[in-house]
Amino acid sequence: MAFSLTDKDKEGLNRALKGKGLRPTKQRTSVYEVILRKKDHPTADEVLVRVRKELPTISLATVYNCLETLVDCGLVRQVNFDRAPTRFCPNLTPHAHFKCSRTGEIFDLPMDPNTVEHLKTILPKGFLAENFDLSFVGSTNQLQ
Amino acid sequence: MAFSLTDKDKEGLNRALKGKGLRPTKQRTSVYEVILRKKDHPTADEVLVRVRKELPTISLATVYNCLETLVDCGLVRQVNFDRAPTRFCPNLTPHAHFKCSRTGEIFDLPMDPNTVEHLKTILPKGFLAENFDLSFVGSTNQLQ
DNA sequence: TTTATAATTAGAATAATTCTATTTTTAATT
DNA sequence: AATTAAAAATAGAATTATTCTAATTATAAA
Repeated sequence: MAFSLTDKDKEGLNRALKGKGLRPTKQRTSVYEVILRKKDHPTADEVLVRVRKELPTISLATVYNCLETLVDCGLVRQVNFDRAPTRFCPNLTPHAHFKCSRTGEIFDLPMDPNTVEHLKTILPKGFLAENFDLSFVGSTNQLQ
Repeated sequence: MAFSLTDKDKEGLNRALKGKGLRPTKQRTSVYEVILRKKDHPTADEVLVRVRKELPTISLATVYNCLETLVDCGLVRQVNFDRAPTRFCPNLTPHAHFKCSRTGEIFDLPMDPNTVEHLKTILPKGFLAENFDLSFVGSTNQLQ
């Protein structure tokens, strides 16, 4: 339980933090660990609950700070559906999100490079996209 | 100034409201008029300011209520970029949104049916999308 | 080991939105 | 036209996710 980041992930985190002149604290490491361990798009509140199993005194403000840091480092992505609480996602490959309106569950939908390219064709001349966000809401039968 | 809905738009609004058993009040009409008049994705606050030129005593709660009603009737769409205040858009044709990170301006990007179809190919078996949302953040040179 | 800086913390503040309770309006019916 | 029941509008309080503030603690460099 204590510490489940692989050496590779731990090194990736430390390198990313160092690259921004930031320190690898136990809070940041633990938040990153939680996000990587269970790939279910938790909210900041849910991250707090999980991290407290490891660091019982960590505060919600720190969880927000750590998540923001991880997002700034490009290690974690934010997922927003309308005005529901922001969720966090460690999947850095190109993908969309699908929210089941029945269960609330959020799924990652991989996107191949071809589809990503096709998307960019809707950008007019002079529009340069830094990032995009594609999300679906609907229902699903299939257990994933 | 007084009343700028075309007969067609007015009729569309009244029909949509009637279809849901709702009344065509002057507040609803005025909010719809404001949304249609200037196609710039205003927030609820901005709608309030504009509607008050016509109905000086309308409250923010009513603006929220009216906007929600219009969204439920399918006459207006919500636009969210991360956790910024929700914006409202009367463009019902398939399109994406582009937010200029320099100016904050939001542009509609039309999507042809072909692109929409292509998007749906990323849905796995058993996933039925009721709607989707595609948004870009980036920068633009071009004056639109 | 000192020291400067960065990070964490608790709790207050903020801001968009929703809720509640009351008043007003609407439209159907007498 | 007057009555009435339901719907809508209103003011302001409540909610909630998030950010801010000020104080404490931890880190890493010198």
